[in-house]
Amino acid sequence: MTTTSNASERPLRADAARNREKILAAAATVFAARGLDVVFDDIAVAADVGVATVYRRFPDKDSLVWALFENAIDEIADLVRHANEMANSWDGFVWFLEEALGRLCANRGLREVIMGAPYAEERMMAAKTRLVPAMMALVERAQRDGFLRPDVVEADIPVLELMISSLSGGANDVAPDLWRRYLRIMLDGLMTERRAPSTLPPSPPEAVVIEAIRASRCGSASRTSESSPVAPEVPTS
Amino acid sequence: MTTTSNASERPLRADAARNREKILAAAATVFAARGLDVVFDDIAVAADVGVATVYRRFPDKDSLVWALFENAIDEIADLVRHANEMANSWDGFVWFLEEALGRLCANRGLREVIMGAPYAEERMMAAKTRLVPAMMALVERAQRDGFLRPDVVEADIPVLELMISSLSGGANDVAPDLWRRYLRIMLDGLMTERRAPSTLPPSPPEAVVIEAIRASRCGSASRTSESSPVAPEVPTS
DNA sequence: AGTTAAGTGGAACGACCTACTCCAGATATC
DNA sequence: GATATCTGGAGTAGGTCGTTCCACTTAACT
Repeated sequence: MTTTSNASERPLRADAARNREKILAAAATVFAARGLDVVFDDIAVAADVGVATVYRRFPDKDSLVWALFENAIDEIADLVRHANEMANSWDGFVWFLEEALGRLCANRGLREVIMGAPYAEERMMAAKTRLVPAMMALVERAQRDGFLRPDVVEADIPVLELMISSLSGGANDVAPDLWRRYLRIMLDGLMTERRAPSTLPPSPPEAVVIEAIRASRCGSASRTSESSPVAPEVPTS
Repeated sequence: MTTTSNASERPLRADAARNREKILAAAATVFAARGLDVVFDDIAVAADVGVATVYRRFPDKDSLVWALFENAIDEIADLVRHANEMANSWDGFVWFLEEALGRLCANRGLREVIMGAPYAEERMMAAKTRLVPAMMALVERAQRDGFLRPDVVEADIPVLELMISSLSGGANDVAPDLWRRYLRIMLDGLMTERRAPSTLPPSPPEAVVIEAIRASRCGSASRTSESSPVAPEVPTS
């Protein structure tokens, strides 16, 4: 799925290349489940290699993060582009938010890099600014067609994404689609007038769900199993 | 403002009582600005006493947190009660959210305890469940009057509060009212139909603001001044 | 098959950080 | 002025995290 060994630099021995992939896969899982603030040791045991191997392949977390999430922004850029090509501009707007949030909510690491975690910062930032024009187009098109309220600006979008994705992570395990409920509310607040009488998609949050969200919000009792299997990249439709 | 020495247990020497108050005041400031995850040492220097004094008065963080935020929930209960007594149920609903979020966004520590930080957990939890009926009444009244969409439940309220207050903390210094913008959007999505053509209150987020939110979201470059003066309790109208 | 360069694991190290205590000296109280 | 109370801040013990070192294994090439 991710970069096979870059042939331009040096051949990298067969087993080493294999290990590199194991590390990347393990890191993807661990990052997705627990965010970027995990120690190299955890990645090593998840990949079933020694720590030194991880360090040898990826001298710092920046390079590992970058190797994993280099394409993430471009994928989002593709989403925006595709959304801009949809016939109905509001449908495009909604579709983009659903797709982006699906990814962001399912992958805590992705959320953190995109929201500005201090890891591959400059590179991520650069990639992000490249995305702004397309986002502006998306917003303005929906506004021009009279769907999206005119007092919204492009800069609101990441903030909205940040807010909505902030409750996932804890709710992931117990109610992975909860974010859709609040996205629906936000969308109803974002459009110029209610068109159809929309209903909130996932069932209202149970007490358990709220509890899970809370528990995640602070490093309290989360030291049960370190091999929590989590959907790796694109689990939402 | 906060508990003067509890006369029922033991008189506590004059200087000791004075120090206790200094500690509470300092902790309030520090907690509000940097959340509950501060070391006792920081509170001690802010209070201008030794660490031992802090430990002597408050053996663990739970007792300090509880001493500071014991009334917080009751204050919120008062808000709900007052909101329920307002003539217009929708206005009451909106007023409550504004008041509650104003407090939550201005005080990071408050936000953390209420949202379930692992400190005075059981006690806070107990206090919170006592609040549920009034919240249900608030929601149901607004629904009965046809203002609030019927598919919202009481459990949605804390989630909404959590989401909206999640972006404050970083934005506090640079745009302390930004949350109002997104509350407006959420409210427009929560009501059954748009009544007046509402406009989003605070100006759209500048790049600086977004940057500040991001920076706060991860402990990166936040080691400048530890004496950041922050509004202590109830700064929003 | 043997030589060699590349790769490996995991113990070990040092630089933090954080919670908490100890006690000689200061201070209120009567 | 006697004494019980309180104080500060140095000191400790314990934990975490990033990183390296080196005796050993393994692939690659002849």
